Formats: sequence, structure tokens, C-alpha cells
Amino acid sequence: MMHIKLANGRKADFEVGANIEEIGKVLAPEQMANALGGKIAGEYFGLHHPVREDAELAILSFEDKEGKAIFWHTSSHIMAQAIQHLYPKAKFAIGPAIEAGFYYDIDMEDTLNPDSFAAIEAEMKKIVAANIPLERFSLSRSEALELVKDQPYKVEMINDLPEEEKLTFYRQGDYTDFCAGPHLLSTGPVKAFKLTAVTGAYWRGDAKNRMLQRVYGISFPNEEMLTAHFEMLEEAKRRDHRKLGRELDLFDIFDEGPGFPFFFPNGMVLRNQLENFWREEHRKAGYQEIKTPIILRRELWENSGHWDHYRDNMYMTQIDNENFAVKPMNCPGGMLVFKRRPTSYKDLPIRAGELGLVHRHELSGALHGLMRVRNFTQDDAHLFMAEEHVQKEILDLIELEKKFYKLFGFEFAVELSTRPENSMGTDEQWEMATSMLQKALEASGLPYKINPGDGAFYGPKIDFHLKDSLGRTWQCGTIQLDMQMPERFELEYTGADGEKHRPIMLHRTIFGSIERFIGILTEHFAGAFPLWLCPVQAMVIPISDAHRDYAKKVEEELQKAGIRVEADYRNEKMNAKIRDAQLKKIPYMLVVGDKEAEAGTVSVRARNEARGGVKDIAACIADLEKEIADKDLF
RNA sequence: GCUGUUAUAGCUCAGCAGGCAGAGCACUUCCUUGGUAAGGAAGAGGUCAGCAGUUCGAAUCUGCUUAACAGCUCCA
Repeated sequence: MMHIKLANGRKADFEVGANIEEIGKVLAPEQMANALGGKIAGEYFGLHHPVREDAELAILSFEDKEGKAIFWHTSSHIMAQAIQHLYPKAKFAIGPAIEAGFYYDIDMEDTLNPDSFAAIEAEMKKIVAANIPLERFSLSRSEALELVKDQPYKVEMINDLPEEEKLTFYRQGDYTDFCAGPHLLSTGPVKAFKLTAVTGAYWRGDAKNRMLQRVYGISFPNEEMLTAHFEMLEEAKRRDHRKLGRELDLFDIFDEGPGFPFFFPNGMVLRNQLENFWREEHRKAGYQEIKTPIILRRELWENSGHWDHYRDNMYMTQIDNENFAVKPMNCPGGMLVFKRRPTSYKDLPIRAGELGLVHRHELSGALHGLMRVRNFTQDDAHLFMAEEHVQKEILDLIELEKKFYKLFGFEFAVELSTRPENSMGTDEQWEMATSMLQKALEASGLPYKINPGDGAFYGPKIDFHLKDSLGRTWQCGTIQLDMQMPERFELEYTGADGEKHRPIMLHRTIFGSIERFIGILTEHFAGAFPLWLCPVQAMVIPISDAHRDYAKKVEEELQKAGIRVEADYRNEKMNAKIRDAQLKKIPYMLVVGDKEAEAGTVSVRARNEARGGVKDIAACIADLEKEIADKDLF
């Protein structure tokens, strides 16, 4: 016998080997109608799973992340079965659950497109209606290879597994898949589903391999949830920074410059506010500011290692028959600034910030609004220090990053990226640099995960990732520890001992790229920026032409106080002016008519309708100034 | 770069299956002078992304190029 305790506190003894479904029926019968699987010691399983020892068990439903994964994984098998029925020659690769939905990678001659979906969905509907049970079984390697002999990708996967690995299969009717699971007990619960896209994806994620067809889908236990999901996607589309950038006249990208964004007057206000704030915070944190050229001689890039490791992404040019390159990173210029004169240990740490415009030749298919462009401004800084400074400097940096993200209300995920394949330096240097970053991360208490092989070619890094409106994450902040550049550029400082020493260098960004950050910011606030960032902070709305002069007076008073104000003198009804200001997401509308003109007041309407009332002009200015100074998030 | 989809007015889109290019919003002018999300009328605006081809005739069919979107790869 074994002892099972449930999350609801109930417990009982069971025969060893009783499965999760049987246990659940005894201990939590009321949950079993919606049960999809179970979780034991952090691992999740299907209801099939036999339990063999004492355990604490949680029953999983669609509400749980793991429950969704089980549901979607089975949905992917249902789709694969339908595709097998319609395209018997299809070769199947992998078909997992993802953060929202599932996909299956398939290799076949027929090319699928969105018009193919209706037939596949109809076939899936039959499979769901038949409520086919899923059966789990294990095979020896030779039996397994015999079973999948017509499926080359499955053969390759089996051959790549270690000899002793248990090979499990799931069978549902006429479809059998080599698969670790877990899965639902049958196909019936997948009541509502939709195929969403078909795209190309390289086998095993390697661009050198064959490209397979990846069919994406999403599924839910009922139609209402499916509808709600697509409504949520519609809402996300309304927040898309590319759309809002055009609508709010902030920025855009034209055919004339793919990946090279334009900023319009409204966008420049936003951008300058961010840069002003950045400068202020960095002054307080002991930074200097520099600016280095965007075109520099080829030899510099050879020296820095960019020529060997980054050449494909660099734009080249010639000046007077000599070779130059447009900078893809700011560091080499920063090195020259450090080297311009001898440095004493007393000067360290030196923190040199640069809002540096870099150009990188990104692949055309990778471009994405402001999030992925070919020229962008990094809020870069290079910190030069002795080894004893390193821990404190990294910790201070982590605090500075947190301060920035907290101000905007961003959630962020932290990763520690380690040595990539194509990189410079010795193993010893990399280990040392990585452990210094990791030590600081541990001390900071921030949760993080390791991202193996994703470091820069010159050193490991701590990355800060922010989410866009669809939940896609983008790297923004980064803290990189570099032991290569100081060596390559022979940087040194004179120590207290009179000897020359090599400084350690940190590269870092907070916004990452101002462009990307503005993209994230736009989606995060759905274009309704906090007051201090708004291109237009207040719109004066005269009710009729008779109030034009008073409106002008209000406009001028606010302008004198440094508030970004406009007035709408168009020959339109007040309602129309309010509507337009509201659509432009202007935070405050100051309506003025006879009453206000007489009393010297304004009638304040807030875009979020949370604040308002009739105020003296002076009181209105004071309130706006306070909110601007507080950088209040409402 | 790769796979799939797409490209019609500043924006959002219609134009069924080849036969004289359309709507709403925005813009200009006129009328209207109004109290918290759209007052009315008229006007102007397009080499249907570009280049070839098929056809008596192409926005519509075919090919190539360019750009965008989704994903892969890559990255801030």
C-alpha cells in the first residue's frame, strides 16, 4: 500500500500502481469532471499515470498551466491524426504544447495554407466526437524502430536517445505517436479548437536543416473560452505599437527604409522625455556622458573582434578609397575614449554613458516594427573598474534597472546568458566572468534562469526581458562582463603600487534600445502614456468661437508654465473636439465656455474620467505640474 | 535569409467569376455657435506597390522584384 495526500487535505491508502484517475475519484470526486492530470513533486502527469509510492498529489484542470499543456498536447495529436487521414504520406516531427496552444511540425509534399484548415478541422471534429481513448504503452528500442519505420523523424529521435531510455507511445485509434506525454484519457474533452497559422520551421531549430511545415492551433474545453481567446487577441492588436504609432502620429517605418524608423514630432517628445529622464538618473548614479562617431575605420573593428564575429551584420563604406564600417556596437569607440589619456586607480570606477546610434543588418524576415530594426539607439554605458569594484557595480546596476522598470510598471524576466559557440577568450576567463555575474545575481535575490550559449561573443551577460502586448518577450536591459575588449585594446590603469593593471569592463543598457523600449511602452500603456511622457498633456476646448480669446489665454498660461498644451479652435462642436482628444489619448481636456471665462476657471475632463471638476487656471496648472513631477502612473 | 499569407485614396476597407475605380473616416470650403465621445452640405484626392507577360481588353489571370504580416533562424 501507499499513502496519498491531496492538495485539499484529504488522504487515503491505495494499492501501489493505482493511477491518478482512480485516486482522484476517491479523494476529490467533485474535481474529476474537469480533471486533466495530476502533479506530484513538481512533475505533472496524465490521469493514466500509475503512482507507485507515497505522494502529495494535486489534481490539474484547464485552470492550471500544466493542465493546459496536457490538453494542448493531446489537441496536437488530434490534429496530427486528422492530417494523417487527409494526407497519408505526411511525416511527423514534433508536436508540443506551447504557451498558448500547440503546433505540429510536418514534412509532406502538399503545401498547406489557411484554405486547408477547414478540411483538417472538420476531420478533427470527427475524432473529438468519437471520443477515442488514448492508450499509453512502452516498447523496446527494436520494437519501437519497427513501429515507426515509415516516419524518418521519429526514427532519428529514437536513435538519438540514450540506449537505456524508456520509449513510450500513445495510441488513439488508427494514430500512434512516439511521445513522452502526458495526455488526456480520450479525445472527447477537446470541444472547441481552431487552427491559426501554418509557417515554416527548421527541423530541430537549425537553419541548416530541412524546413518543415508547422501548423499552429489553439483549443479549449468549450466555445466560450475559444471566443474569449480571440477577443483577447483582437484587444492585443488594438495595442500594437505599429498601429498606435501611426494613429497617434508618433513614428512609422516606410518602404523607403525597411527597418529604419522615422520619429515624428509627437514621438520625439516621448523620446526626449525618456532621454532626459535617463540623463538625470545617470548623473545621480555617477555617470559621465560621451558620444562616439557612427563611422570608424575598418582596422578598429578588426582589433575589437567585430570583424571576425559580427561582419555579416555590419554596413561597410569607403572614404577616400579606405575601408570604414558603420558601428553595430558602441564599445570600440568607448575604448578609444578610455585610452585617450593615462588613468589612475583613483579614477576608478569610470562610468561612461552614451546614447549611441548603431546600425545592424538584421535579416529582412526578422524586422518587427520598432522592436527589431536596423538602426537603433542604445542607452549604452561602459564601466571600467578594478576587480574589487565588480560586485558592487553589478549590484548597483541591477538596482538601477529595477528602478527604471518599476517606474513604468513593467514586469520583467531575468536571464543569465553563457558562452556562445562563436566567441573569443579562454574557458578560464569565461568561467570567471560568468561566476561574477551569477554571484551578483544571487546576492540581488532576483529570480533568473540560465540561457546557455546566448552570451555576447566577448562575454556572458545578464539580460532583462520585457513583454509586448501579445506576451512575446524582448530583451531590453543587459549587463555584460567583458574581459576581452580591455585586453584587445590593451587598456590599463596605474595602481597604488605604481604598476600597470588591466581594468575589468562592464557593458550595459537599461532601455536596451530606445526604439524597442518605446515600442514596449506604447503597447504597455495602449498609447495612454503617463502625463510626463505625453506629447500633448492638455487640450483646451472652447465651446464656441465666442470663447476663443479665453481659450487662448488658458493656452498661453499653461504654455508659460511649461506644460505641453494645445487648443482646438476648429469650427466643430465641443462633443466632436472631446471625442478627437479622447481618441488621441490626451490626458486632460480643459473645456471653457461662458461660465469658465467669467470665473477664470477651466472644466477639467480626464481621459480616464477619474479626475476632473472645475478649477482655477492656477490650480489646474499646479495639479498638472505635480503629476508631471511625480511621474505618477495614475 | 527561409515557409505561408498579403499589397486598391492619408487611415479602415468594398470591388462577386477580366469590360470606364468605390464607401466611411481624415482633408479643403461654405452653412451651423453648440456644455463633456461624431451637426449639415459641397469639393478635392488613386499610373489599383513596381516591372514584364497572357488577352480585343487586366485592380482582377501568370512570372519576377519590392515591402508588410505570422512563424522559423537570428538578435537590443
